[in-house]
Amino acid sequence: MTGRRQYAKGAAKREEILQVALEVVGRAGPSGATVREIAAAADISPTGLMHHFGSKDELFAAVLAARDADSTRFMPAAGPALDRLTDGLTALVRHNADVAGLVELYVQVLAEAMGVDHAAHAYAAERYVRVRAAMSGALAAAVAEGDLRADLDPDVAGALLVATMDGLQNMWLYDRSLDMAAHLESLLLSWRAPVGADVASAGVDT
Amino acid sequence: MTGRRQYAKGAAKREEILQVALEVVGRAGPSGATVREIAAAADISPTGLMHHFGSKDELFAAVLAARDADSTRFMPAAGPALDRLTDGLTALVRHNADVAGLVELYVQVLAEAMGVDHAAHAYAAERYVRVRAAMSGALAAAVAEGDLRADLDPDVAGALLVATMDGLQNMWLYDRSLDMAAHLESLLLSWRAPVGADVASAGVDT
DNA sequence: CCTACCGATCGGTAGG
DNA sequence: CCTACCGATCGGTAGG
Repeated sequence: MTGRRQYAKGAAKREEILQVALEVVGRAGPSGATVREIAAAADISPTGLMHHFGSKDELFAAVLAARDADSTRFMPAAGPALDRLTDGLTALVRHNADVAGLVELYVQVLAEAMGVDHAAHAYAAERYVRVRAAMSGALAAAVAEGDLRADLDPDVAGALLVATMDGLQNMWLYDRSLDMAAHLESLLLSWRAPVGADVASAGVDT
Repeated sequence: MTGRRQYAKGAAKREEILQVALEVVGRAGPSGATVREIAAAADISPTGLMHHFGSKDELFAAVLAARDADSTRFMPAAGPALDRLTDGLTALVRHNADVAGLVELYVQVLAEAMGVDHAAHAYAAERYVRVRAAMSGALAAAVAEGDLRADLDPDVAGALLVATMDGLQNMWLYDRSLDMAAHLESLLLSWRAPVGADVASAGVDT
């Protein structure tokens, strides 16, 4: 009973810290979000925070993972695969423009966690695999439905899509007037199947 | 005379430090390239190094600027614009795969210098403007030569190209088996004008 | 889970 | 008043 209550309390506190961290980072960015700052906002000591998360980098990884989990809500459940992908991704990047601090955190963690010994390395590496697979799957479905060119390689295009989204976010942090959604739509448009071509004619040479 | 010799000596030492820093960073990456490490390799004290460059971040910006200047050598001087662009960029990313530390530095500086007060901010911001303009210019030329779709917006595609290259480099740092050149070629291929279409038919709707 | 604090590192600087 | 340094060390930070 007591143990249960303590576990529940611990998990609740961890969740509370996570929500506070999401808010603080989204507002102040990773540079403004020190362990002391987040701890104070969550009504806990820096040491107490370190009890729930092993290190600052692990806290940041948890923040990004929570954001990843939340971002699935932008994906429409029904409709053609290409429409779902386009609408979902544009809604996502439009939302990202409202939480610049989180975008900044994402870009910085990706840039720093490439060493296998980095606390956020596993998160970043696994995220790449997962997101690339999701993009490639959606693109393959759109090809099967005839909305994307039949000769499009879903694996290659999936990697390009992820790379482009990452790069656009970095670019946007330097130029807030950049319309990430419009650029993303333009990319997807360039993979569209030619109009009135049920059987793809691409790749046919003379 | 004496003054001249001293100026020349200072410039020469600065250049020597820059070359040493390029080598050290390319090998050890930005995390392994401390001021003390670079200074030692250049046979100078940390303070002496700081005399030539205002700060570590300015040194890193100078390293990246030197690399940018050097990277123009991969661009072919003659030929159709699309071929020059494709060959130049693929040669560049293939070379990048040999200096992973510099790629890492590039990604990290871009991720950290978004604040206007950062020592490398001006470098990063201006680089984006310059590189985007160069890409857009090359793409516009390729459109004019009929090798890319007539309805392609060179500004949008230029931004996409830069974003994709940045994103691919970040991805490659996590997955060295990623073929950046092949992915880049695939992107450019998707913008190709339809075969046998002197007057572009894209955008024509029924 | 807190107060109090350390051990280490590193960028940058003051004096000469 | 300038350039080109060096030996020594400080101030601030951050994780823990």
